[in-house]
Amino acid sequence: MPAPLAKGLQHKTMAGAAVEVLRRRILDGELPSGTQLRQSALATEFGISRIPLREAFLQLEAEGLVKVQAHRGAVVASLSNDEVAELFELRATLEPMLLRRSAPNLTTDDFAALQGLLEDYARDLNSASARRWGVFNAQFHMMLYAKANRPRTMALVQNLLQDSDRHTRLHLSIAGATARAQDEHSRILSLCRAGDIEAAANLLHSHIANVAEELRQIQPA
Amino acid sequence: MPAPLAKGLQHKTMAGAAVEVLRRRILDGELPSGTQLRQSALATEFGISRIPLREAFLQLEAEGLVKVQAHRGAVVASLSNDEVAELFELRATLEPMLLRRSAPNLTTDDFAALQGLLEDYARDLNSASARRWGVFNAQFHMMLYAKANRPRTMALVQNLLQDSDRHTRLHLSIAGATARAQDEHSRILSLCRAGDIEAAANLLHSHIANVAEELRQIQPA
DNA sequence: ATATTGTATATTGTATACAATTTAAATCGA
DNA sequence: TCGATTTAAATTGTATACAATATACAATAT
Repeated sequence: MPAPLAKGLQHKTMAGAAVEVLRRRILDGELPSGTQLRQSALATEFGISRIPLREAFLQLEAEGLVKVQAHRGAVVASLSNDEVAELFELRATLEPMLLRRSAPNLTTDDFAALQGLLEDYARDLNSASARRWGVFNAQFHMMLYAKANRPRTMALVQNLLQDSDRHTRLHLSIAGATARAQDEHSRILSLCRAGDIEAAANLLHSHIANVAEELRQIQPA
Repeated sequence: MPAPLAKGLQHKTMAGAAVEVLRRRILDGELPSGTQLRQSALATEFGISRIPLREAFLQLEAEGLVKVQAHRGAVVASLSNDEVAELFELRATLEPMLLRRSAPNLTTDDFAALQGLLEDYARDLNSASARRWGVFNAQFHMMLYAKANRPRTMALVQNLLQDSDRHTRLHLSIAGATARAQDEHSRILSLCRAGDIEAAANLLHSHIANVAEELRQIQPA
């Protein structure tokens, strides 16, 4: 009995629905790096043909979640330590740039929403799974940049956040890692509210570089 | 009589071959921004079916050259003035970063190749079409960063260069625009050779910002 | 034993055929 | 005449069927 896939029918195409399901599975770690994505198997599971599935693979490749090789199929992308380092270098470069543009345009409502997000974190910091924290983290960062008016950069950073999300699951197990990040988030927000945008951008840079450095110390080879 | 498409058979798939042909046509301006890409028409022209063509569209979308909308088809991407500005802002941010990483690793041979490229420019600066200059320009920039060891950033910048290429055709008609760029290229190269990487990176930043500013002054609305 | 070639199987790539959606044209009513 | 609504055409989306390629394994030769 194949799963009907488009349950809520919130998608215009089967390919789009497949993208969402596969993206969630990859980000959840249900499909770890290196997993082969077989067209026939997934097609029958989703109750669709292989055509939309192949198109879904290409969209996921654009997001950096999948690697597609001709005649060899699709594999969940796996990043080397160097590639992870580059990922964070890009984030450390692009995100402060977005914050500088966005922060002056953030309204009282925006700040309230960001504050609310932070408090939601704190509430179930213990109970929350690593996966949920990754989503919260990405939400917080993206919300900070919401008023930057830089759609292309936003799309890039969204992908970078998604990709780093998968690789910070490890990092989160470190004692105090989320607590430290949480504290830094709070301080960044305060600085933005106070109008000290340069300080906020600099702290954001350190915030990202810190995670990269901690990751580097863990990963052995 | 449909064009056989994969003439040299240098491509593993029909989709890959279609990507190359369409990419070239878009960059050449043969397919200007806003052009609808009809699946059936191109499929019969290329002598292939619509399936690999649809996959080609998705790959081109990942490069930013095409926009695909569900049930509405593919269109050659058109950028607003704001989006062009963002494009150059990204380049101005990322390219100096790459240069700082790459310049220390450039060898004598690399410098010779870069110098040769510059002289090739100069040789047919008058006769060369705008299109050829765009290719040369992208080549020069990418070659500068070749030793940066940042594959993901390189891929991003490659796409940004491709995209800006289409929008600098206009700019090139300005008297002295290419000459100025040519001069700046030469100076950047000299600074790299002299080991003054910071100065080179700063000049590179200005170099990109200059083009953006000149473009801004042209574009009316 | 190791390497190499040939063959069978599995998997991906593509063409054709059909279904769903959008776009336009045409029809109807006010 | 204008607008909304229905109908027809064009276009895209997807399933099925077939072709091409790669992978795994067996057989042979060195």
